[in-house]
This record gives sequence, structure tokens and C-alpha cells, in this order.
Amino acid sequence: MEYPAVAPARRGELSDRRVLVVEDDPTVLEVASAYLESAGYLVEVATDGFAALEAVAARRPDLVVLDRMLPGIDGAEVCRRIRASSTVPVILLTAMSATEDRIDGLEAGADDYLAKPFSPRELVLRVQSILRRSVTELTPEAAIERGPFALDPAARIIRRDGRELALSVREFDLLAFLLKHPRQAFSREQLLHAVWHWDFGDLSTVTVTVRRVREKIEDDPTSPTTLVTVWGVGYRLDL
Amino acid sequence: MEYPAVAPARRGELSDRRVLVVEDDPTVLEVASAYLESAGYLVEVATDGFAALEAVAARRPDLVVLDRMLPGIDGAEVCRRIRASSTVPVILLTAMSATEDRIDGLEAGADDYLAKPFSPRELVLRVQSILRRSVTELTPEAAIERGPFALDPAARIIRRDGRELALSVREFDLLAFLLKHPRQAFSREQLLHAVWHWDFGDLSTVTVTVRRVREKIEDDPTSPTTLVTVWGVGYRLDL
DNA sequence: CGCGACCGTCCGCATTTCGTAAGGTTCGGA
DNA sequence: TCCGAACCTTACGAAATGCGGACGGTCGCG
Repeated sequence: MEYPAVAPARRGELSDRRVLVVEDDPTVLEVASAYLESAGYLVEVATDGFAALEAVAARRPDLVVLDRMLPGIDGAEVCRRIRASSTVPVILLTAMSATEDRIDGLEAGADDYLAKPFSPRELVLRVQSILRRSVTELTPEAAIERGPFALDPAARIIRRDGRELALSVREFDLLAFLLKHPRQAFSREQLLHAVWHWDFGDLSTVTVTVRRVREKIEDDPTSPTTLVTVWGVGYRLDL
Repeated sequence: MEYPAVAPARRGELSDRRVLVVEDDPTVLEVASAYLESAGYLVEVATDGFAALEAVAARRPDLVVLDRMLPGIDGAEVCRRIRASSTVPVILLTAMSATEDRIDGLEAGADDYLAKPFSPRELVLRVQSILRRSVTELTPEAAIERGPFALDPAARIIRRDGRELALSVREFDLLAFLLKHPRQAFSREQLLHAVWHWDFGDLSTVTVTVRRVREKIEDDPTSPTTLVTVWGVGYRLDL
């Protein structure tokens, strides 16, 4: 079996957490964003301190990756101002591993640090580690009600006509994704990427999981009316 | 005395927080108090274990800084007794940086520890870090009534259908947390962080405590209907 | 100093999950 | 009608997951 370049988010944590990356170096920004996205996060970016503060207020990310050295306001100062109005976890990227910076960072209220140059994998690991534990700071995902289906992401429950469906982790994640994007056709590759966070792999994995979901939501699984096949393309959820 | 170069408390946030410092060495006590006060905390002091226990009960501080070496009762022992009746965060001052002490401290229920001789700056930083982290849990806790359960955080009592449950400290903390966040699925790791205040550790600790709580709240603990398992994810309290 | 409560850890077992493969079926174009 | 590709169905088995039981260490109390 083949593995993606970065460890995928853990099961049950595939929810679309938003991470704000604040970095003025385009190269670093590009690399960090790519790795975080491939780990399943929605990445938003800002290239200076003011934009960062605006983004935190407006977009309410679940976590902030913040460069210590920024044009305009200093990173630690940005961190302090974020702290003045928010408890969002902050990972500070420091130029050196000097204790001076570390103390400043602690003082500014950062939750973790990473000395540059840093490994993008390690960044992903730290982000995952913090988000895995966080409970209260996370913005709760909104419940969705569409057609006969009701999705409660926090409880990890999907109901159909009020009855709770007995779904496994994969089945839940797949159906939840489709419920968030109804009436839209997705290829197997797209689903493998969006739900499994795999960059490559056996596409029949998707086929079989679709089959299993159908078994639980279709009145007649042999002729689906809700999770339909789009021939030559993939699948679509009709409501 | 030279005045500490620590960031002052932000207005409206850290003010009014009461920190109890338990330390028999007058010099250390003086220095620590000065730094904490200049950081905006209201500092109260105790010079031995008995006075500390009394102060915790009577003054209900928001955080306790506790020397490991005390005349009379041992610091770790004081910590344990505090834990028996309170969830107030405790920072333990250990004489040496030996891992031995650290383990003892964690076992006694301390939230953090600091090796002596310590930098007063760092002490302030740790205090800030912990109080910021638990700001929501420190706000005066209101009684909650949900379904058949009634939670009285101040008295540390949980009733079910009016009958008081005989819960141990850990069991109480876990059930209380779940009662505060009903119908929401939590991973073991989240629970370990939110209830145990551990950033690492054996996840089976959570599993076992869940089992013990089930024994006391479920009609049939072998097929739970209230504290249910979310397969591949964790646990959820349904009411 | 023994007894029980508490609590973290560990082990064996049962169950569930899920990727993979293999063979059958359907679809659409020529 | 024929054919290949796309899709479906089923089954298998390794791995993951959860659970009960038990053990040992610590602490409180008589």
C-alpha cells in the first residue's frame, strides 16, 4: 500500500479546520501552505501583521502560524494583539532557536515555536498535535440539514428522516463531505483527496465505500436514487 | 529591588486573578510575590502546608504556586490534598530538575513544575500561560441540569434523578466535563487534555475511567446508552 | 500496620473496520 | 449486436479498535 507524502489527519479529525499562515517570504509561505493543505487543512494566508490581525478577526481561524520577522509590526507584537481578543492557538516561527526569542514568544502568548529553517513536516505535526487536543478554542462546525438528511459534525451523527445512521468513520466522512457539497459530481480522485487525504492510491477504495454508504441510505441500494453514479465521471449526491 | 521586566497584565483580562504562593524561604517568597504582583496579580502567601490548605479552602485562589519542600507536610502531599477538593491549577517548585521530582509532581496532580533555582520571569510566564489556558474554566461555575443529571461544581456533586452519585475525583471531572459539553464527540486525546491536563500519556487511562463512570451511571454498563462510544473517534454523552 | 478506595497500566480477547482483489454486470459507441 | 471500459458486488483477512479483567502502587483511615 502506498502512503501520501504527509501523514494524513487522524481518523475522525478530517473536519475542515482553518489555519492562517502569516509569512512574508513567498517560498516559505508556499511550502508551508502546500504541506498543510495536503494534511487536510484549509489554509488562508497573510503577508504582513496588519493583514494577519484583520484575517484573525474576520475569518476566525482555528490556528495561526506566525512568522516572528514580519515587515511592519513585529511577529511577537502581532501575537500579543491577537491574544488581546482571541484564544486561538498560535505557533511562532522564530529565526533562531535563541532563548531570547523563546522567552519573548512565551511572553507574547504563543503556544508553540518552531526554529527556522524548519521542516514542513514538523510544522504539520505540531499543528496536528495542537488541534488534536484543543476542545474549547475550536470553532464548532455548523449543523447542516438538507432534504431528509441532518448532519451534526460535533456529535458525529447523520440522521435520515430523524433516524440516526450507523456509519463507520470513513462512511461518515464521505457522506458528510457530500452533504456539504450536494448536487455536485466528484471524481473518485477528488473524493480520495478530499475525504481520504490521499494524493494517490487505489480508486476502488472509493467505489467500495460508496457502495457501503448506499447500503445504509438507499431504499434500494441496487438502483440508487440519492448517491448516484455519474457515468465516466464519479458520484453525486442528489437530494 | 529591581523591577521585573515582564509584560504587565492586559487590561480587563488578567486583573483580579488571585495567586497563592506557598513558600517557606522568605527571600524566594519575596521575589516571587514582587514579580507576580508587578504582572498584575493579587498575591496571597502561606509559609507552610497547613496554612496553604486553609488558604485554598478559604480564599479560593485562581492558581497556586507551591514549593515542593515545606516544613510539616510535603509539597506533593499538599498538592494531592488540594486536588481532592479542588481543580485549581498548581505550579510546583521542585528543588532539583530531576525527572524523579517531575514524575512525583505530575502524579500529585500538579499542572506544571519549575526547577529551583528558577527565573522569576519564567514563573510569571508559566502562571500567565496556565491562567490564559484555563480562563474559561475559572469563571464562576454555574450549576447545570441536563436530562436526569444535575451538576453542582462548587459542591463537586453530580446527581442522577436526584440521587447523588458516588464518584471519585477523576470520575467526577470527566463526567462534569461531558455534562458541560453534551452531545459532542471527543477523542481520548481531547479528554486527556481537557480533564487530566496532560499533553501526553496513555490513552487507555481515558478508556478505563470511562468504563468506571459507566458502571455508575448506566443501567446496563455493557450496552451504554448515555456515555456512548463513537467508534474510531472517542466518546459522547447523550442525554 | 492492615484494609479498602483510588487510579494508572497492562494483557488477552472479541468485534469492527476497511483496503484489496477477483469475478460479474452494465453502459455506450460503432 | 458486439466489445471494451467503467462500474458493481462480494468476500477475505490484516489491522485497528474497544473492552473486561486483573495487577500493583499509593494514599487515607481506623
